[in-house]
This record gives sequence, C-alpha cells and structure tokens, in this order.
Amino acid sequence: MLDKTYQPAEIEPRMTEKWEAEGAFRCGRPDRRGAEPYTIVIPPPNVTGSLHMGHALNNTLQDALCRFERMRGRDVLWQPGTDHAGIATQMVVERQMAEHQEPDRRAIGRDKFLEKVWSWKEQSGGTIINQLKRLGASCDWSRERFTMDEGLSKAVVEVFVTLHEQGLIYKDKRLVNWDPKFQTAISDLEVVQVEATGSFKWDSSSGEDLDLAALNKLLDKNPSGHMYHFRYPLSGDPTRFIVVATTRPETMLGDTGVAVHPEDERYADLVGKTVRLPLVGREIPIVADEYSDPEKGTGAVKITPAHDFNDFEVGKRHGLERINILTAEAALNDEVPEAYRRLDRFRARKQIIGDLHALGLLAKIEPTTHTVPHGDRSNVVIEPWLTDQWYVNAAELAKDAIAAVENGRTRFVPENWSKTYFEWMRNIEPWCISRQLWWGHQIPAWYGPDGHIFVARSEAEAQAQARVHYGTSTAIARDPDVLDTWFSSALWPFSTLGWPDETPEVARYYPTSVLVTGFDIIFFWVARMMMMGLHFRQEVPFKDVYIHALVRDEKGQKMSKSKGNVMDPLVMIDEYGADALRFTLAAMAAQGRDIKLSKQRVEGYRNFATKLWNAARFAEMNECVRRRDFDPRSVEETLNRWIVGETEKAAKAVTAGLESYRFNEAAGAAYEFVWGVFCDWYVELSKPILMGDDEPSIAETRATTAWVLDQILKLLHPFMPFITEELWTHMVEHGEARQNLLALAQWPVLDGLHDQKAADEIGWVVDLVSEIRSVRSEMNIPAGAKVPLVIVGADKAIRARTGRHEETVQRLARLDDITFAKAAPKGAAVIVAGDTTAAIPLEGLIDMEAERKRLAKEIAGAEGDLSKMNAKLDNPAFVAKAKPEAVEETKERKAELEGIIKRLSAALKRIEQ
RNA sequence: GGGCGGUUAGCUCAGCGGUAGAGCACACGCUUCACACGCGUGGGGUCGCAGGUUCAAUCCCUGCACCGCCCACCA
Repeated sequence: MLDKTYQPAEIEPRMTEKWEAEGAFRCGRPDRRGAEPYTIVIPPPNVTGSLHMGHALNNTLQDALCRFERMRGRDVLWQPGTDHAGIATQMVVERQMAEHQEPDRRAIGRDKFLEKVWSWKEQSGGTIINQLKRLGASCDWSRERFTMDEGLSKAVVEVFVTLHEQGLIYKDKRLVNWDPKFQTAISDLEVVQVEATGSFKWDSSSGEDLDLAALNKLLDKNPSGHMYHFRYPLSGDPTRFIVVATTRPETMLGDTGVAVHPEDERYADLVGKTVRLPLVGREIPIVADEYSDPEKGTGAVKITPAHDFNDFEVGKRHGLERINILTAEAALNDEVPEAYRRLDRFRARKQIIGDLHALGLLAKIEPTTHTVPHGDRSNVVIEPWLTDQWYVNAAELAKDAIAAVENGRTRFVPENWSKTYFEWMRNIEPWCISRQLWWGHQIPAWYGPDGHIFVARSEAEAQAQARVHYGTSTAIARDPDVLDTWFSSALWPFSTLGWPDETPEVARYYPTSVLVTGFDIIFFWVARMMMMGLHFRQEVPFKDVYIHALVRDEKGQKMSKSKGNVMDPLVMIDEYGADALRFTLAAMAAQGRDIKLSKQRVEGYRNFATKLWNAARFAEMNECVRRRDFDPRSVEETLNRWIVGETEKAAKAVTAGLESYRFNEAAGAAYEFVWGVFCDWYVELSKPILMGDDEPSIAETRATTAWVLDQILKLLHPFMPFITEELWTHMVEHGEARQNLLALAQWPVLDGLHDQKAADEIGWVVDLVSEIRSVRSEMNIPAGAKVPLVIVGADKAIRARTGRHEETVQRLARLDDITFAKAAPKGAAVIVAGDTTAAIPLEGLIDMEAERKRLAKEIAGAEGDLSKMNAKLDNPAFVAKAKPEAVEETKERKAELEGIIKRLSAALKRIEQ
C-alpha cells in the first residue's frame, strides 16, 4: 500500500541503490549486446567543484536523453568523470594551506605540494560525483575517469608528442597574457575585459595646480580609467615636444619609439628624428606607421614593444628594441632607472605621474572609459609579457573542424550557434598551452645543457634522443611547465574510452552521439574537442552539439561563486526532491533563452509529483492491476478507447520533443497529459464505472487505468526517475510485484489507438460538464446543491449519448436528475455545449437578471467571433487564395457560432418576454 | 566596431502565418469517497514602436527604440 504522501528524501536513496545493484547504467549490458550504442560524455566538472544550478541543468538534460534512449533499447554509455582544473584546484589547495598557516608551495617544493593536491583530491574530489548521483544522473559510474588518470595522461603525452612531430606544437617567444598573481601564462580565452572609468580631470594649460594627493587616492581605489598626456622633448631641441597619450604611464619606462601616421602633416617633419625619453634618458626614434591613428589621442603614440600587443607589431616593423621592464610579479625590474626598481606596477604608475609633473612634462589628465584585461580566475590585471611558451597551431587544426560543421557531420542545436563557432574558428590564434603551474600534465619536453629540446613519450626516450644528438649520454632536464587544463579536456571523448589503445570501447562508442553543454564553453572546449577528435580519430567527436541556456539568478545575472548569487540545487533537492528540480529545469529549457530560476516554479512541479503519486494511489485503491495480455487496441468502453488514444498522442509528443531536444515541449506534453487529461478527466470519468456493477467494464477499466499509468511512468521517467521507478515497483501485475526496472523498460511506441468517435463523445461529455459547472459558478448556485438538468430539443443521437453518460454527467456536474424537453422551462439558466442545449430550471434560485446579463455577454462574444469569420468569408481574395483547409475551417467555425448564437438568443428571448 | 538574442497577462516564461497559452500570483466558491502540494469557476494581454510583404501577421521582411550577452578594439 502506498503511503499517503510522497517522500522524496526516503525514496531517492533507495532507487539510487537499486539502479546501482542492478548495474542498470552499465554500458554493454548483455541485454543490449546487439543494440546500437548511444554515447554521451559528461562535461567533466572540476574536481574542486560542487554542484551548481548550471550542472543541474546540464546533467538533467543529458540524463533525460540517456534514460530515453536506454528505454528505447540503445546500449547507452554516459561517460562520467572529473577534470583536474589546473589553476582552480591549485588555487583551492594553496588557499587552504594559507588558511592553515602552512608554508607556501614554493617553500615545500613541487613534489610535496603535488602530494598535498592529490590527497586533497582523494578526500574531496568525490563530492561532485555524489551530488550528481543525488540528481539521479544515470552515468556508468563504473567507468568514472579523471583527466590526470594514468590512461588519460598517456593520451595527453601521445597527443603532445604527435602534434610536435607534425610541427603543430612548437615553442615560441612572443607576448603572452601573463597573470602576475598565479605567475603563469594564460590563453586569450582566460582573459576577461573589465571596464574602467575614471573621474579626475586636469589640464596644465588651465593654470590650475595638480592635486596629486587627490589623484593618488583615486588611483589607490582604481588604478585605471584615466588618460595621461606626456610631453616627450625632442632630442637636440628640448624646447620642442611631441605629446603622447597613455592609460598606462608606467610602461613609458619601456618605450623604444614614438609612432605617428605617415600622412599626418602635424608630425611630418619629425619622422626620423628622435626624442629623449624622460626619466630614462634613452634616445628613441619617431617612426611613421599606419597603426597610429591621427584621430585618437594626440595622433602620436608611444611604443612599448615588450608590453603591448600592438606595439609589439609596430616594433617588429621598425626594428625597435624590446625592453622588458617587469618581473613575474609585475613589479619593475632592473631595466628601469634605480628609483623605480622593485616598485609594484601601480605604485610606479603614481610615481611616474608625479615625477613627470615635477619636470613639467605632464600635459593633461582626463577621465576615460576603457577596458582592462583581467585573469578570469585571479581577477588581477593581466600583463602582456614576453616569454617562451608552447603553442598549438590552432589555425591548421581548425580547418577540418570548420569543414565538419559546414558539411553537417556535426550539427549545432540550436543551429545558430554554429555561427559563433565559425566566427571564432575562422579567426583563431595560436593556442598557448603551457602554464607555469605545478598541478597538471607536465610537458613531455626535456632540455639539454645547450637548450636543445627533446620531446618524447618518456624520460628514457628523451635521454636516448639526447645520447644520439650529443653523441654521448648527457644530462637533460624536464620542462617544469604543465599543460592548459583544456588540453586534456580536448581529448575527453576518446581518452576516456581508452585511447591511444585501440580498445573495443573506442571502436564502439566513438564518435559520441551528442554533446550537451552551455554556450560559454564553445570556444574553450567544444572547438578544441572538434580539432583533436578529427585530427586523431579522423572522425567528429559528436554528431550533435546541444547548446542549452545559462541558468541565471532572479536578476538575470550569471550565477557564480564569486558573485555569491548561487542557488544551491542540493538545497532544492532537499526541500522539494530531485524529481521536482529536474522537471523544473527540463520544463524551462526552451531553446535559445536564459533560464531565470524561481523557487515557486520548483514548488509547482513538486506538486505535480504529488499529483502523480496520488493518481497511483487511486489506481491502487481501485485494484487497477495490469493484465499481462492487455491490448490497448481491444478495449471497448468509449472512455477507455478515448484514453488509450490520448495516451498515444502524449507518447508521440514526448517522444518528438526528446528527439528534437525540445525538452520543454516534451515535459510540457507529459505534464498536460498527466494532470489535465488523465487526472482531471479520465480518473473522474472512470469512477462511475469502477463503482458500478458492470463487471466486464470494471475489469477493462481497471486494466486500462493500470496500462495508462504504466505509460505515464515511462514517459515521465526521463524527467522524474525516482518517483516513477518507485511507483513502477508498486504497479503490480497479476497480483505480483514487478521485478524489472523501469529504467530498463521499453519506451512506449504506440500507434493506431486513436478513435475519433470516442474522442468526439468524451469531448462532448467534457464540454457539457464544463459548461454546467461554469454556469453554476457564475449563477452562484451553491457548490453543494444538486440541481436538475433539462436537455432541450434533443435528437435521437443526443438522447442516446446522454443516456450512455447520464451517471457521469450527473456526478461531475452535481446534478440530481436529467430529463428531456422540447423547450427550456421558464426561469432557467441555459447552456450550449456543441450541438446540445441544456437548461437548469431553478426559478427563484437563480437571479434572472444575472442570467440575462450572462447570456448577453456570451452572445456578444460569439457574435464578435462570428463577424470575424464573416469578414473573412466575404473577402473574395480569402476564398480564392487561402488554403482550402483554412476556408473550410472558417466555414465550420461560422456554422458553429451561428448555432450557439441562435440557441443562446432563444434563451435570452424567453427571459425578456 | 562586428555578431547573437530579447521586448507576449501582475511576475517568470512558452508559442511563431489563419479562434492569444502555461506556471505562479490574484478573485470567488468548495471537508465532491486519489490528492488542500487539492477541486471547481473567473478576472487580466491593442503580443515594444513605425513601415512593408501576404487573402490573412504576435509570428515573415525593413527600420527604430530600449534591454542582455559574445567577440574585437581602446594612445
């Protein structure tokens, strides 16, 4: 016997255990041996992570697909695992060490530090996996992988070495985005632009004093947001100046040139001359370069080739010196005059402004709005810094990856995301893959004493290479750097399957069926998997890429830990159950829009779960036991013929929704069927039969109810796995508890169950009952009062139909009697439902004035609609050009409205007489 | 500067060529034998603005306004 209420907290862990015990989610189960595989690789969450709403959405959708396909008989592999998340993890552990007042990583050394990270990973790395299980994720947990597993690390080395051999990975000295907090290079994608606006204004020509103290105070809060104009004196004529503008004063110490536009007449005579760089004393040339924009600033631009991406290029064109003036911590180094050495960049900024002002070389300060690059993890200002790093020739690898989407081998859903993908891929820059971190895959490169590089699959191999190269065995040292986390993530679709070994899993489950992810990692991850998958497997990593919305907070902001606006899915699960949360996310996952999640919505779907639970209780209480030989095609009761047809419709809608990644439509169709059709009507309409004495009808209705509930449980299972699995075991068959799992049951494939006659007849009952209820409510007939009903002017067919559903209509509309008459009695409320006119003759009980108004309003409404129909039909162009179905529909609607108006008008006339 | 998306009921959002929908909220009435996490009924929208295409436009096209996001640039 089912409990009175549904208790998710009690049921969920039991179901998880049950699935686990049965190995329900294992791929390659014996019963699926000949089946077509269906593969999804999970976007591996960071080991440091805990489940946030984005994960909840992402995994709910993947799980819905996996459960759906599993029930459709596919051999499903949902490959789980976690990502080592280089910077993020190293940051967490370092922060923890600091909190415990332990010595920092440099103090304890690389090996000790890595030991600590590993032990931290062992301890808390499983958190998110357990949270995914709580969500109900049907991953093949026996195959869990970690990006730094031995096997996956082997794949990383293999890919690195191969790409290096092919010339697609190389080492280069160029400007990189340098993160002074973590003291590592980062890729372009890890840089976020943050807008800065200043407020300080000063102009030397105004004659006012510069309030340096005020400026410095401002700069302490926000060092950016101002444009400074400096006077650089011309060599040989210190009374003449060229004025340059900059938002980063401290970089002037590294200036090695000034550029003006070749056609800028203001400066034409200065090109080829030099200026004496203030504070430094260096003679630097004035060059003509198109990069300089006469419209911007003063038209003359200072060139700092070692600290600005554009200046780097200008410098290259004119052979300007590159002077690196910064340390790894972004303090000034020994290349600058003594006074500035060791100063932090922002302190140096203030210092230089002051010093230039003292020399009378500061012309102007104006507030400006500009963007400043920040590290996405560190949140500190990024410095362009000249270093040696490893790069991937992404442009080369992108060729096949672009083609694969162009020719549809991989398809984005919704389709327009392919534009975003193309846009980035067609303008791709070399990918900087080395990181000056410790946690990650150490680069398999070794250096000889003269700096010669040996890239190899192992140290022994590198040594062998060195021996050949030097002719004698020579000491080599490994590159201390590790690879960008996304390098290993890029291999995830095949590295998790055992590659580089040619395992049976690679052969069977690659390429994967679909990748489900958010648009924020199209560049980071999707693009790179495409490149690597195609290069190493000559096959796309996934056929579809389903891009879902981002879950935002109620203000529409991206939820993030740093913003502190996260809504914890686990709290929601505790409060409302995993099924309710999942259903909410699926129901809101319409394509192409962000999801603003509200608690109320989750509560609403929790109520839905309860509704389902109680429908099952109803079935149980009425002994609705499924018959093994039950064939929905053979039911005879009109009501049952109707509901099996409706079930087919619902099954088709849910199936179509899931097949096309329209999760909201699938969930919505299931919801409407369960609540709006099955509970609201079928259950109510079945009560007279179940409580009657027609044994064959009772038996058929019980069996039908049980069958429909079975279909409902199946249709809802992808969204609400826990409650449906639990109820499934309660749906007995032949008095025996069910043995098989719903998770492995067969998805409903229904056809040929629609019966138009049954649909019309039940539709009539529903209309009639609804109309009576409406009139009762509007006429303020007490809800408890039973009233008689008179069917007016009924023909044979209506009489027969009424006879067949008399009891039902009486019960649902709270009637005590149904009779027939030629005309409506006096003082009655009149109802029109389809072709049927009925009256509630309660003279005295109802207010005839109110009834007159009600009828008048209904007539007016119908006449409004009718005139629209007439206008259409009177338009010759409509009749001539519109689709015949549209014309036909309009005519039918017109006739229907005319009938309603006629009968309502007759009723109104009687009152007015 | 380039690109993408949004503007529909009080709120959050579906719909996207032919009678405007849901959930929540609101109002009224209900111990109707599964369910008050419920049942019944109802109010509430000139579908951002202006043009155009079409027999017909919330839906397609163009322009505009505002909002959001992505990319690039920023002396």
